[in-house]
Amino acid sequence: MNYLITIIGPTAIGKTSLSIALAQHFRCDILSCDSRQFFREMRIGTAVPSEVELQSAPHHFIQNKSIFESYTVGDFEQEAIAKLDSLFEKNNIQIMVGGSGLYVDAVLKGFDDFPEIDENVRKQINADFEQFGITYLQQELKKNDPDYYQKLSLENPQTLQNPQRMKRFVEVSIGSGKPYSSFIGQKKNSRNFTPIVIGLEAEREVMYDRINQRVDLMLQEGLMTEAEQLYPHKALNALQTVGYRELFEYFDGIVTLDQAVENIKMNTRRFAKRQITWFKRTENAKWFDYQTDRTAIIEHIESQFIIHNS
RNA sequence: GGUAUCUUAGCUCAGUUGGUAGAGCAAUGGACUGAAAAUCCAUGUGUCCCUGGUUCGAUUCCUGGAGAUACCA
Repeated sequence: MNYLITIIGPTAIGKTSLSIALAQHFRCDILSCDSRQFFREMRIGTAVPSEVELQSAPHHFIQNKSIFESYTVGDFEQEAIAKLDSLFEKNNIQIMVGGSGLYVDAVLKGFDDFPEIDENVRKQINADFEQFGITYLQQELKKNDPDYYQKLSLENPQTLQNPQRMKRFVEVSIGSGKPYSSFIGQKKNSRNFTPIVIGLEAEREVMYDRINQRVDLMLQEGLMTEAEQLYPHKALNALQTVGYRELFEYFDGIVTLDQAVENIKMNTRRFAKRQITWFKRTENAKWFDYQTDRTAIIEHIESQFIIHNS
């Protein structure tokens, strides 16, 4: 039986140090599941583990991509599963840490297969959206995937207002010639491991203190310089990221530096809140206070091994 | 010390010709299957500074007090 110890929780709560402690204890590797730490150009603003931390345990999917590559959750799912397969050959216990809920789900649950969509389809949809607005997307979905449109308007009408989600539905439906919803629930995902999910949590106030401190630390470490170097590429998808966008606004002269820093803290808080909302739904997660002694967490993990082995 | 103005949501402020109040931001809750650190949706009870008075009724008018700001000494 293979086990994937999965550590989840909001940003700045201490996932990295817990993952390293566990990796040392179980003598295994760490698979990062963080949609921004992939990018080697973004080191300070994404709080990648330090040199010392990286040397304390083998890490994967950290700084292994460039912001100039296009990289999606689907790509990550495939690469992560392939990596896990080879890691499990050495050790049946492995660790995944991450703050990106969608990416965690991709590994634990898997996504359905969608066909490749021609880039021009997306471009055209974007252009039409710019011109005609959200109603264009709603009409296209209604036309190309009436079932899904109906389902959304009954169960999830807010999604009909969400351009990014709607563009995806429309892009798949038009690009493949089949409704988006026809691809949902097709694949029977099987994983060759049992997840043991550990969540880290803290009081809101404590969390926000830690976030503020981390942002100040990033600035001390040279976030400004890093953002300055990336500024010419600010339109890239990877740079639609808390900590960079706000500084780009400062470089553009839209806000003062103080305002930009406050905005980073505020947007990080909001990000953390969204992470909590997502992770609340994670199945079979065991939640611990961020200060919980590691031995207690290790005990819990080992008790899970026993349950699943009997 | 004197005079004037101000004190309402976490913050900045509006408002009630006397019938216990509402904007922006913040905050909170939620959605989310290839842009996800993205994107989107929803949510406004607060001793209207305190005290006494007038009134059927005061956050609103009047007395006294406290605090803030400005000016004059």
